[in-house]
Amino acid sequence: MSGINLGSDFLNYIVRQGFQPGDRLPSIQELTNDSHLDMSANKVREQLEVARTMGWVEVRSKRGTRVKNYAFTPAVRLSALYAMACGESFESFASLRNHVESAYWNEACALLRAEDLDVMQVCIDGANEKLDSPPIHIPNPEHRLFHLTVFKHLDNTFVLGILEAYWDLYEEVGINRYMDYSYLRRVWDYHAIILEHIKNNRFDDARLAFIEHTRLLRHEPGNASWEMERG
Amino acid sequence: MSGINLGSDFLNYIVRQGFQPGDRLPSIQELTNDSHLDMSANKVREQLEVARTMGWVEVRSKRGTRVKNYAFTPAVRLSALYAMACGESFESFASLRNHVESAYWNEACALLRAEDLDVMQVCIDGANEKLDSPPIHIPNPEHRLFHLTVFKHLDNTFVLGILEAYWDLYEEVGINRYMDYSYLRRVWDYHAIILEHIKNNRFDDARLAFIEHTRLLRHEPGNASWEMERG
DNA sequence: TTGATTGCATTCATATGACGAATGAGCGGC
DNA sequence: GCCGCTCATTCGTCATATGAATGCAATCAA
Repeated sequence: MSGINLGSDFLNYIVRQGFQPGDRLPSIQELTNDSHLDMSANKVREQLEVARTMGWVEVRSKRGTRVKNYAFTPAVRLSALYAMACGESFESFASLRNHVESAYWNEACALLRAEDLDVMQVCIDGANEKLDSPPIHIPNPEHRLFHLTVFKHLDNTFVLGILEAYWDLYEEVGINRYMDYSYLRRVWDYHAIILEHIKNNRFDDARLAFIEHTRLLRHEPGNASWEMERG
Repeated sequence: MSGINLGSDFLNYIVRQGFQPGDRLPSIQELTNDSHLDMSANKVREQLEVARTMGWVEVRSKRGTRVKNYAFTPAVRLSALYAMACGESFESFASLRNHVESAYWNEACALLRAEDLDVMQVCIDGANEKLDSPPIHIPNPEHRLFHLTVFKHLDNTFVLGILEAYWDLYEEVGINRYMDYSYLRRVWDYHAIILEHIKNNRFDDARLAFIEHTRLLRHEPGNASWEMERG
């Protein structure tokens, strides 16, 4: 078991030595020792940088390196972000996200508990509050939380990783596209409908409403004619 | 535009300088110059290692570094591979793949051309050949090509990246689970059904057959009672 | 005894220099 | 024109030095 070769002596070392999340790794200097990795500190740091970028270790200056819980998000986020910087469209990743949410929708809804629905209701109320009272704030945290809550209990690192990365990307590169008030108004009307369907155990209706509500994003909105602040 | 911060001076440099796939980057030594990155060769190499791991540059020893076409696959493959090495189940990634394929199924089928169907038919014929004549080879390349061909024209880097990464992972960690002959036999019978449906433009029937055929993988197979070689 | 301060070892961050090996371009002899 | 030599380039690797921040332990005073 764990005979997996990750193409990196450092990563293989972490796995084969059985380090667990929270464990502290030997110092870089110690890793160069031939009883550990037997390579120069230079090479160790190169591969350490990879592990840090992927979010698998936390290197705290002057305090050492700790293994983190595995997460899919950092790899997806960085790669997709680089893709956007290279000219790839945000919409192509949004498409993936829409399809993934749609595909997992019903089974995710089936796992929702009463307190999750409460959270979603709070998101809707908070968003309406922000949208109704000037100065208008964009209810971005509510938007993120609303959708991620639906899939909270899926217990699939990869699915959740993609969804989380989507919202990170959204804040980084996509947010400016959807600042149209009427768009936001309609989106949150849909959210209310979606939640209502879920509360009534009409998961499929909720899913259809979700799909409809993603179609709102297809149209590039006109510029908002009033001032707006991020919230 | 491209005001995206990638959290890496090196990556930001590539993007901001507008390097295109195929372009040669300055030598590491030159990058340390204050007219370029203005940092030590050590740091350059750390971040270069990240870019290489993500598959964005190709570092050929003694010949320099070239920018590659963007690809999502390397990031997904490495991160998921590390996840498996850390104990995450292959099935959780397989679930993502199944849902993604299912979600994009119909629109992908609609883009298929005659020559794509020919390729899929060749896969089926080749697989049957391998399965029917001893010594039995596992038609893994055919399996990969058959499924990837369906989504060939989707034109979505992220979707294709996940699907490709799935097959890389399958070969790396998942293949040993599905070496049961009767399983393979049934899978390829399904493939024939799927292709037939697609040829008749019954994409939804094809999709349902695909979903059924993924259910075959749920059961851990018994050991094959005869010798088998990978093909 | 207790608590605060000081001093030191650890450790990461960064920079620099050195050497080796392979590549490729330029040059000259045949 | 072809072959072989030389040499600058460039990556790969290692070693070392310096700085700065952290944590720990010893020290010292109340």
